[in-house]
Amino acid sequence: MGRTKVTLAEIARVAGVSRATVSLVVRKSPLVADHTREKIERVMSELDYVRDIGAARLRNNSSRTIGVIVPNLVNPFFTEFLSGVEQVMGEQDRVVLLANSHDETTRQDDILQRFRGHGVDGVILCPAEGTDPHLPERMQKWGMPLVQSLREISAGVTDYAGGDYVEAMQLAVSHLVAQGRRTIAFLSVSARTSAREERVAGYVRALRENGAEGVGIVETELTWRGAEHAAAGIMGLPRPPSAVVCFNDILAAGLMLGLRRLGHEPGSDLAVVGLDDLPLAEFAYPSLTSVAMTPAKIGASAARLLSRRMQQHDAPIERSILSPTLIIRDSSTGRQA
Amino acid sequence: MGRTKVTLAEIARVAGVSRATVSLVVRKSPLVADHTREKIERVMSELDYVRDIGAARLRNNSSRTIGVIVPNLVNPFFTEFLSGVEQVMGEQDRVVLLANSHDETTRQDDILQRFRGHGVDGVILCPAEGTDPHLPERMQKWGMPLVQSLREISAGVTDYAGGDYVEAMQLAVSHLVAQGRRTIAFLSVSARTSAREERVAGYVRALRENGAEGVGIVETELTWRGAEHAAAGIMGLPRPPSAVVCFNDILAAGLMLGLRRLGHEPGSDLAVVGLDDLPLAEFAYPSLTSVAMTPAKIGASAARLLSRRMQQHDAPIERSILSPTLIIRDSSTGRQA
DNA sequence: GCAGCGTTTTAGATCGATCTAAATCGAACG
DNA sequence: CGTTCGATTTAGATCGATCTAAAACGCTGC
Repeated sequence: MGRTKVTLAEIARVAGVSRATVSLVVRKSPLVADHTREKIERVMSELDYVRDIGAARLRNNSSRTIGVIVPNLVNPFFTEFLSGVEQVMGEQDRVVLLANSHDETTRQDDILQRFRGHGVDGVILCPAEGTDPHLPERMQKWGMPLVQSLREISAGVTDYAGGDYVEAMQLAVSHLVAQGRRTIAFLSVSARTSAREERVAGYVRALRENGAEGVGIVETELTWRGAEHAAAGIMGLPRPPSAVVCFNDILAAGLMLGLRRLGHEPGSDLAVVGLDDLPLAEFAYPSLTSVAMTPAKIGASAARLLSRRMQQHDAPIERSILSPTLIIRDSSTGRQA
Repeated sequence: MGRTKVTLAEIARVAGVSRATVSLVVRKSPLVADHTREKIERVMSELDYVRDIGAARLRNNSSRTIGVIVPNLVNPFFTEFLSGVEQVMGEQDRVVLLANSHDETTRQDDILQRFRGHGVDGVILCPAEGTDPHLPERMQKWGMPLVQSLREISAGVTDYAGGDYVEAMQLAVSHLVAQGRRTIAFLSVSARTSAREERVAGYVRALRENGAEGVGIVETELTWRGAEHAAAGIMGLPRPPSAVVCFNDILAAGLMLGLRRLGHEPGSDLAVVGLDDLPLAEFAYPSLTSVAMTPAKIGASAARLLSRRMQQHDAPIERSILSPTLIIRDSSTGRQA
């Protein structure tokens, strides 16, 4: 049954060498002679040895584990983001500890303490709404490398990976204007995050640069249902829009449903554009014009920024901002599937 | 800057007691006198002590960490499942290590080795297609508690948490028959997993019990696009169906899009029913009749089964099968939004 | 004042891998 | 043959918390 665990010492005993030598083999040091290495490797695989990473970390302070905190797991944007992080970290033989803050700062603090206790080598954080602006400094005192991603609690203090939502707004608005739609509303979320500020700023600027007219910003919570209900708010604006840009595809899809329920035909009566280009954009009805932000690539960048910082603790601060691409579908052109 | 780490010994020194006593306080043992406990707790919070869980595990063999392996993170079913797992484990002050096998057994083996190295206390596994049937035994030898969920590589060997898809098929088919649709096809996935077998068995049985006629099973890969293309296969069946039950909502949504592109109106020309009742069901067009499987609850059950087994290593094997509920929307009734 | 007993506290070994500093080995050289 | 040098290997301490077994403490009662 549960026979005693196979340890370094056990391998050393069987192979007739010292623990130190086995340890060198485990860590792929070039110091060991080829024939001893081979013998040791043979013994290791025979006995099914698995190195105890916790014990290793206790001594050398590297757990080969990083933590990722996202505010929401149900949003496909974050899962694609995660798979990008996982991809890169997996290649470096690191393990990802995943946690969900539910956008609550208390939960987020809790998770960070647990990560600390587990000795993670670094953290990728998409900060919860209302996160203390001094959190990055605090984490620096803990000696815990940090990369912010997708949202930023204070700019320029840590590495950051995100997408260029200002440019995304520019693409969306100029496309709409090209379609002859000059009165444009923005369906936003109510949560005050940098992600929201960036898009609002992009919206305002894109209106100006394209000679379009902003007819209002409607806010809702970030759910399909919230967006559905917001359709009434959009149609009730003092000056009715001919197009709506949405905070993301989830809101856009919900909005389109709400519009149809009110008897308006999205795509022809009113153009709708989303941001992010999640898979659902193609399968919404009508198919949704959206600006692709490549979340998996953003996740991969975040991961690369973090491993760079873990290697070189005092590297200069870096920002990775990925450029978006406009994907035109039916919701902005009036064609129907 | 990076001042030396605060350890048990440090606390003990400042509080003027031994490390052992501090350790007792950390572990909330009732053996310590109230006034010493209070003093120690004060010192701990003053110095911002964080217990090193890795070091603790090295000695007492409990990492308060569990691993979860899912074949796919982009499928919302799994993310809801995960949030159920996380919920329950969070309440027990455990941390979840998440990994994605991409439905590849080599990757899955890799992950399990890493989990082993990290000393996880147990694993919740949704086995990848083609997993070695002896994996559970192997893990038992490692002394690693295992709960299978959603898919099962071999029945009755470990605890299992899932949904009752046989019953789900029964609900779907009897509803369709009640709508006067007696010729029913099944849009399935090609991957040979227990999840697929269960649904096929349920389909066959439900046809029989409801006096419906099975006109064929069409297989596709589990993607939106795969399902879209499968629409042609469905319409090309020798005996054309009046209704289609789908492996899950993702296939159902893709199928509806494919049908529309072929000029058929899902809901009226052809009824479509999904399984799982993901959020997208309500927002698909037309809104999708589906059978709710409550993935978050399944995840929570899996977590509870695992913590039970971690506590009592030789507890009798248990299965938790949650009952589904039919949610009727437009795709099976012909009404339109 | 001391034995007896329950309550608190503690010294020291321990978990498994890694680090440091030093030992060992062989071949080459003068 | 004794040195020296580079290439390998190793003994022993160490990381931080927990366990075991035993000591110290504080009462009570005689």
